[in-house]
Amino acid sequence: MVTITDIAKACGVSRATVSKALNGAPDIAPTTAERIRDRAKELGYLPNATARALKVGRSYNIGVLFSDATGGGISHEYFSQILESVKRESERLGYDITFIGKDLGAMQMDYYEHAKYRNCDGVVIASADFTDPVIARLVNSEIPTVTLDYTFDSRTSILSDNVRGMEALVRFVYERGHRKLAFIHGESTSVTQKRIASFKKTCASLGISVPAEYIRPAVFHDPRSSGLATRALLELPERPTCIFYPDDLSFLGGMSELERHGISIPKDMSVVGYDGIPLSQILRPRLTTYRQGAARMGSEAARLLIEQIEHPDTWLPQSITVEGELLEGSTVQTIG
Amino acid sequence: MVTITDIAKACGVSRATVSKALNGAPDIAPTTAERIRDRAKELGYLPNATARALKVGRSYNIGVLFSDATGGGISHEYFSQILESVKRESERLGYDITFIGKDLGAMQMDYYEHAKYRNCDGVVIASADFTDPVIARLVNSEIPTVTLDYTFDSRTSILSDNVRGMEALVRFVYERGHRKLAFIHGESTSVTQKRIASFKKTCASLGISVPAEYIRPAVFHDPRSSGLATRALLELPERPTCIFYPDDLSFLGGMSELERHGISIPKDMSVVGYDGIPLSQILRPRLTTYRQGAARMGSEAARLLIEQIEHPDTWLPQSITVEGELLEGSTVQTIG
DNA sequence: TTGTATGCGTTATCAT
DNA sequence: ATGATAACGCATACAA
Repeated sequence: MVTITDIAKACGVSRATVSKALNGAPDIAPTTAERIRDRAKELGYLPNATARALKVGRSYNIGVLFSDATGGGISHEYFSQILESVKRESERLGYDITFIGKDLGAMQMDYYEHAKYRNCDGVVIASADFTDPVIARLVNSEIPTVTLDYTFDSRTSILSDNVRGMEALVRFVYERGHRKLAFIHGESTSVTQKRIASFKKTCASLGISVPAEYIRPAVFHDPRSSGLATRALLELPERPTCIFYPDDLSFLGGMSELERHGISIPKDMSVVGYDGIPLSQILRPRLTTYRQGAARMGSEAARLLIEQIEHPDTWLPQSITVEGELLEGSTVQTIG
Repeated sequence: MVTITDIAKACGVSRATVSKALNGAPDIAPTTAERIRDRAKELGYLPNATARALKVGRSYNIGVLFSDATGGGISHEYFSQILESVKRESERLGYDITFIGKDLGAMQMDYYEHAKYRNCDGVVIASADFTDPVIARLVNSEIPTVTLDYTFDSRTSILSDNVRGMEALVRFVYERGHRKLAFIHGESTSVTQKRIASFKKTCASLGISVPAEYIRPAVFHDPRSSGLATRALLELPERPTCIFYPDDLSFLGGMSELERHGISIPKDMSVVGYDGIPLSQILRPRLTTYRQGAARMGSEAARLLIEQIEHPDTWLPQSITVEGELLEGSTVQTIG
């Protein structure tokens, strides 16, 4: 391994001079600096991030927290897109990313301890159980954090516009004549709460009354539970004309159930999803859904986190809402 | 931040003693060791991975390389499952994982330089363009590596059993009476080569002759290109009775195309996929496909890499083939 | 403009 | 059984 000491020897200067030259310090003669840089390249010098981190107290490494426990692990498209864009933007800004989890080998540590152990300059928190006290410990620590789809007091967060997204979907089906809207929602999270509230509020403002039995619980990304909820809706004396699914993947469960009953989409039943994952636009008929701006959420998260890391003094926490987009698809029939 | 120095002061011993006690060195009095450990916990001491890494030359950090360029980035289920299991197994064994990419911020470095810069103890390489010279540089360096679905000379690799998987599928449809098999394959990679070879070989050994126009190129995970290939197959004077798709997702493109022609699956056309992603079993009819053991591939990759890191002297490179499993589904019709 | 000295937190060697 | 000391590679305050 070639170090600045090797370069110093090779150039007949001190290590300090080499360090300065390599970092573009202003107090080094341009000619020496160039000579040193050339020699460094020749020798195949690579900076040692570990040594630098130890010295300057900054690792240029940010942690990402994707708890799998909530079933929202990285294998779901929404989250893997977020991860992908967090990675891309972080690397663009000179930061690497490391996964933060509970328990590393024999040592048992919580998220905060893990991040601290690795000297993460900050942590992006997505897909976690935000009610877990160990998340709160991390968020309330001195480590800069950005949370996705959940806001902690005086902390930065990136939010998908669940309220407007749901409103857009409700208005869309309303305009096509639907008045009996059923909503299958995900498990109780702040996202679900927002979507339910927005669904009800928009319905109310449009003069639609929603019977309690039209609101049914299911589990995010679990087609089976949405299939069961669909069956329950079909057994009602008065069926809805349009069913809202928790997400695009869950819709597939509903789709099977509808087919089993000989109900065709959208002729006999209209449906809408949520997420706008690529799959939803491959299916025929194309799913009417709301595409969340996952890629932008990831890059904004990385950008804001790094801004906070690099300018802690002028930093003010903020919540950014990333708008999505209604995908019209063709699973909503115009009726009556 | 509390360091071993703080503990040393608090306990009235030297830093060396604290270090030894914390690491369970045998030459420390049990009572002192316990006293030190208790005090460390009290003070909320956390080891500093950076400092340790600098000193011992091991980072307990492994790099993962998921090049997005090949279109096999982390947002595809096969790869995200691999990533997930690499992460899980690595953490179980006490290693963190960091993404390795090209170009970190302003510095431009290749994969080897990046891994070196971060002092990665080893690198798991998946979803990369293995013909890229910078991959070769990394693999041929002193850094331990494990590659997935590609083997370098004298290096460890984890392989999905593409040969047996394809053979199983061909035999399955053969047994159901099919003799006209068309194969839409992915872009030219070693995986594709193996699948094509196995397809042809198995057909030959079963006495099936495959006309050249039954073999069509497409792109992995790209439903559109598989849709086009499907159309081409349908325009042939003599249509196949069963179409093999490059992967489950690509099949969706074929599905749309078949529907557009009023062809019903499996009544009028049988189909098989590859991968066995959860989605394939949600669809109705359930897709006949071959499930790759992605989770096991990831954990084996991590396990072997770490074994290699920790026992470099007794290490022998090896290739492990992870078996998958045929998922019967119901997209293959028994005919004639 | 360059060099000297010091320390970041840890572990390892060698005395004691 | 414990401690003094050096070293890992780097960056910086300060001296020259």
